[in-house]
Formats: sequence, C-alpha cells, structure tokens
Amino acid sequence: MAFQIPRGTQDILPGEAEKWQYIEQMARDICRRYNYKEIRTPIFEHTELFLRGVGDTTDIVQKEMYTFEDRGGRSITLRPEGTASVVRSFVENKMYGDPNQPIKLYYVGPMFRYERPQAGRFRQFVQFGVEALGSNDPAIDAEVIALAMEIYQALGLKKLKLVINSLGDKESRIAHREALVNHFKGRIHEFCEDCQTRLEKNPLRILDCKKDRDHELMATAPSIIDYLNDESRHYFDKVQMYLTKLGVEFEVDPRLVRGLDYYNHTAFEIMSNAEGFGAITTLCGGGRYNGLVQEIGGPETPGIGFALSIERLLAALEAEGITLPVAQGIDCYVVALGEKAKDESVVIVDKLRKAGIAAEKDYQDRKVKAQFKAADRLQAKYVAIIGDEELEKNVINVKDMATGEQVEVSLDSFTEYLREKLV
RNA sequence: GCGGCUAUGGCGAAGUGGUUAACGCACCAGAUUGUGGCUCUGGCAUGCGUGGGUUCGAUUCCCACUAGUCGCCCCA
Repeated sequence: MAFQIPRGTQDILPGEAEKWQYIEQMARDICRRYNYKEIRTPIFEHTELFLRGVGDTTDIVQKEMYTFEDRGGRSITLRPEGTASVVRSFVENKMYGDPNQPIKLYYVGPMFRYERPQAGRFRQFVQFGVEALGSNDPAIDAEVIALAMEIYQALGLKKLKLVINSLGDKESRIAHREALVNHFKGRIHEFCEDCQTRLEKNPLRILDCKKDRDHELMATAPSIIDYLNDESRHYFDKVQMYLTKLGVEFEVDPRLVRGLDYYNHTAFEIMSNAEGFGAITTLCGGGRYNGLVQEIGGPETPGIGFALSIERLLAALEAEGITLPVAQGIDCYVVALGEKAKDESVVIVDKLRKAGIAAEKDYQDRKVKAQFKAADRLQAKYVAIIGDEELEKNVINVKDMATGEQVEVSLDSFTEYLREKLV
C-alpha cells in the first residue's frame, strides 16, 4: 500500500460516523439543559501551557506529548487534554470578570498523546469534557458528576460504576503524603522497583501498584479519608449528600487518586463493568482543580470538570451490545429505464431532495434489476420507476419496498404523494 | 520507551520451498431484453504488508522495517 494512516489514528467511516454524531448530539443536548456552553479552543498550544498545566515534574510530559517546533522556532504541542486550553482561554478572555458565575463550559474535539496504541488508547482520540469555573459550592461538583452520568445513561449504558474520593485540600494532602511516606519508608525495599521510585516521586501511586497489591503494608496504609481536615471532610460530605439527593449511585474509593498538585477535593471516575471490556475500564475521569487557574496566571478561581473519551464510550456500548438508533436507509430510489427517463430522473430526485426527501438514483448505468438491488442495499423505503411508458402518460410507478405494492401516481403529484407516505 | 502474537483478493479465511494460490461472503453478468430480498450458472488476487537476504526457484526459510493486536511503563 502506498500510503498508510499514521500510527494510532483512525478513519471514522460512513456507518461509524453517524454514531459519533449521535453521541455528540446527545452530549450537546444534555449540556444545553444543564446550561453548559460550548467553547472551541485550538488543537495546539504553546508547549509551555501544558508544562505548566500538567506539570513538568514527571517524565510523562517528555514521553507522551506530541511536541514539535514550528517554522518560527516556537515549541508547539498538540493538546493532550482539554482543561489546560480551557483555563488558558478563561484567563486570557478574562471570563472571571463575567457576572455569570460560575462559567460553565463544554468542549468536544481531538486530543493527542504520543503513546503506543493499545486497547482503548490512540494517538489521536476524541474527548468530550466540561469545566465549571468560579464556584466552590459542592453542589456544582455533584452537578458535574450527574451530568457525566446522564450522558452514559442517556445512551443506554447500564453497567456503570461511579467511584468518588476526596483528595482534600493542600493541608490534608501534605499530611497524608507524609503519613504514606512514613508508612512505607522502613520496608520500601520489599516493594517493586517502581514503588521505590514512587515513594519519592508520588507515594500515592504505590497504592495503585498491581505487583505489590497483596503486601501487608497495603491494607494498613493510611487512607486520605482519615487525613481530611474538618473543612475538607465537610466538603466531601456535602458532595455525597447532593449526589444522594440527585439519586446518583456512587461508591467511595479512598484509593482513587490524582497525581498532580493542583488537584484537590473531589475526584471521580466512571467505569464500565461490562464483560469483555479489556484491561481499560475507565470511561471518564474528573475532579476539582482549585489551584490550576492561578497556576496558568489567572486570579485564584476554583474549578471542576471531567473528560471522557468517545472511543471508549463506543467500546462500552459495544461491550453492552447497545445499538444506537441512527437512521440509515434512504426514502426513495428512482429507477430509470432508457435515455429519456434517465435524463428526467435527474430532475425527479432533485425535486424530492428539495422537498426534504432523501433520494438517490443510479449513476453506474445499471440495468433495472441492478438498480433495484442498489435500492435494496440502500434500504430505500420506496422505489419510483420511470420509463418510456410512464413518461408518455406523465406518471411514475411507486413501489413500497416493504410490502411490494406498486401504484401509479401522476408525475405532478409524485413528490407530494411521497411526502405524505413518509410521514 | 519495552515485550508476546499477527500481516494472503473489498471482507473473512485455507495453503505449499517449484507448472494455473482452496473456500465462504460481498460485488458484477446471465437464466428473467421494465422490478429487489430466494435459487442456479459464470466472472472476480500477474500476486500472498514493505525492503533486503538464503536458494536453480520463496507467498512459504532468515533479517530489518512498517502496521495491527494484547500487555508493561504511564495515564494530565
């Protein structure tokens, strides 16, 4: 093959693209009802934004960002996620000055990560996300979570699990981190190499380790929940209270963590329980990031949001055997016989189309039989047959493909006739 | 960045170190010179991911590359 699609990317072909449209439309509609407005930001940003937003401490940034130099020598990065850009725009456009607080935004679009493709992971993938900036009310946390759940439920997914946790505020996090380090420090040599580096870099991640899962120190490790100060505890309680009031079922998982410093308080993930879903079960991740706006150069502004991948959403739908109600067939296929009729058929389909009817005709010079087959393949509800006989009488034969019934209709009233039939 | 497995027509899938590379689906044509979904008949890969190498000869053996897939690392 001469050309191949770049690694980790995919073509979304007709048949598949309709599902994307359906999902995006559903998400947009839910956002409209929750009063979240769309924001469109560029697909690339100055690398510095992500270094700041995501944190350059980890080697992830070096390893997994799609970074390159443009012709002007600037370091550019294809956005790996949506939040940094949204916050940048929030600050740059001074949305913090808008009287309509909180600012509630959503976005859909491609994101890029330079990683080895595997199940549910691509180099270009599409995320849908929302961000609510400017409110410190636990009710907005619950709202954001409920919105995410509603998207999945509206699409018919049943096998969902919502887990939430609180990372507390800075004070709580520091206390917890210290406790973790003390807990593992003495016997860290009993753990895997990764965990030994994690102790320094990110002790929270030790709790996630698959290899050392059964180590006795794991079960007794200090839980963040026990280190929440009164304010954080209270905040978390309120979030749970609101979720319960909203009828959103959840599970508290103290092991659910977020690596970056500006994350605090609420963290949540929505996972799929569906069988045969593979190693990756997380569909959606979100949390509160009260430090981020300031980090990006804006005034101290609280924020919370989530992002979900459409690819994984589709995989979850597949795993649950859900078929989206996407329209496929056309309304009418016009079969033409003979030169004159063929010329006339061009005008006939045009009339149908302008009347709002999805119509198609043959362009391959096929015989009648083949034209019918084509109509069948296109799942045409009706086939209209026009030939010399019909032309002479100024009529057209209309066949209902489901029943096989065929009636003769005057050419003048044909469009109207079909329109009534299709209602 | 690391490891396992894989790569044959539009799709699925057999196969062999040596004349014409099974079969199924789809598609096209005919049986039915103006009517689909069923049936029958016929057609449809100068080539077996790409590039090298071994060999008298490779789709089949070896190497590299590319891609897919599963997993590791990590997951903002």
